[in-house]
Amino acid sequence: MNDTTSPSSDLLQVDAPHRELLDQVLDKWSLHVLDELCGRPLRFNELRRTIPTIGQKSLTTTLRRLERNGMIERVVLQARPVAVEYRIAAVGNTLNELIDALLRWTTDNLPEVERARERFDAED
Amino acid sequence: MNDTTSPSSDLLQVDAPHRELLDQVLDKWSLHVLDELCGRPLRFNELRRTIPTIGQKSLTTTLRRLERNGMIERVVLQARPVAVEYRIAAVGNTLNELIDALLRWTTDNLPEVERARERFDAED
DNA sequence: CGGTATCCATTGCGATACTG
DNA sequence: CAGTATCGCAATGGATACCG
Repeated sequence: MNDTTSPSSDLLQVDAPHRELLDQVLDKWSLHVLDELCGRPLRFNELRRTIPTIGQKSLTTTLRRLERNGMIERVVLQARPVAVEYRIAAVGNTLNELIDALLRWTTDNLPEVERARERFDAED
Repeated sequence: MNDTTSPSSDLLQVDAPHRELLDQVLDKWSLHVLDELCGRPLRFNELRRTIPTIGQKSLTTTLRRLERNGMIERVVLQARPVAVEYRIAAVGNTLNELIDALLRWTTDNLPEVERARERFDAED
């Protein structure tokens, strides 16, 4: 009855919302932003400085999407000129250990990956 | 001495290879392909059928990159016409539990994420 | 400060055709 | 079967200018 040849793969089917969620949370910039905000709340331009290569357009897009998914909160502080702070939300914080695990994985396996790349690039 | 305000973030700096590796392994299609191959070896066209929405161009690109990073192995079987099998490699298999953890996370948190989206979309 | 709007170059990706 | 090659459109992403 149980298909042992197939992993949890069905969750990743393209029409499945699981897939969409991972795409919106693990993408290039989101992962980085979440990692920063898990450390402490940051303002818009603080984030820009922390992630120097992100454009403000991409940062805005990323923040809006993370906010929509409930991963972060946008807090308008009373100040002049406008001050906005972004903080990790409860759900977002549950990703913290997963992100750490991913970073640990890269640290542990990067040497072997680099050897693999050299082998591959030297072929034929 | 220790900066408690900053997480493991420095690993994600854009010039850092950790970042590049995650980008090449967690992207849209790679995650899906890895998940499939962690279950069992698959041939090129089997993968296409398992992931119906991927084009063969994207599949080829994804497989080459995963192979270059040592995550999967490309095995040419003796057969006519050509038969090629892709299997998870040792390093790639260390990602298995991480992928499962990510999928479990989506399952656990999707309901709350969807509520957050409704709240966000209803605003203003 | 924290954005939005616009333009433009680059890239991604599907569809199609062809090959060993 | 397992690709490669080419084309063309659509989406991304940077640069710049402007606004509350």
